[in-house]
Amino acid sequence: MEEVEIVEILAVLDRLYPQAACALTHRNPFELLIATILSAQCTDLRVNQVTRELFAEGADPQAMADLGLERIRQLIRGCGLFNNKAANILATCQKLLALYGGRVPDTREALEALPGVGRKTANVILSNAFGQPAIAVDTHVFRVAHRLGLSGGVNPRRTEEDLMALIPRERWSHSHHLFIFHGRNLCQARRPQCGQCPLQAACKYYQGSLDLETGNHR
DNA sequence: ATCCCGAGGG
DNA sequence: CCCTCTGGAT
Repeated sequence: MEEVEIVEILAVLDRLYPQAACALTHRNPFELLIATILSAQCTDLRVNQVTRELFAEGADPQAMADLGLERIRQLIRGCGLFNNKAANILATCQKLLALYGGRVPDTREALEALPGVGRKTANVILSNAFGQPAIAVDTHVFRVAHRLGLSGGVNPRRTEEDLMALIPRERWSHSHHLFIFHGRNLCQARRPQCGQCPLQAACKYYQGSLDLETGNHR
């Protein structure tokens, strides 16, 4: 089996998930920040809906902070983990106002110091809103990259480095979304749909699941 | 049962 | 490293 080039893999995913190209459009840093905080344990469809409703009442950090904890909690109730997220969103808005004039900072240090913002969310903002060198690795990106043999699968931090070394920089923020969609639609954790996956020829996981005796898959 | 774009705390 | 936090969808 000859090695499949990363650009070829990305091209296949591009064709498979054209929606990923739209995932980056028309979002200011603040909206992207809040939507990303909301995204944990919650479908993107719901995140988009909840974000719309939240921003209808509080479109900037000041207006959102003015809503107060209870109102924010109500508005984002459709998302999972809303109790934590509501407190984090309020505290983050207050911190943006107190320290950064209501603007989203563009350094990793400042971003990760915001309540509810960890490395993954900071990477999304950095690469997606500010065009800075970062690849956000969540559970989907981690798993898909590991299965495709693009990363050793040691830890997310290592996967960031491996992917940045492999993928042309102009595609970093976009490939993040491609892996997300793939991880959700076909390359799921427990029941990957390998039979429908167009990346079989490139996939170490698929090839590893081949029983060499029989040629069948386990 | 398992999944959904994590983070913070012990 | 482990645990918890949410509830709806499939």
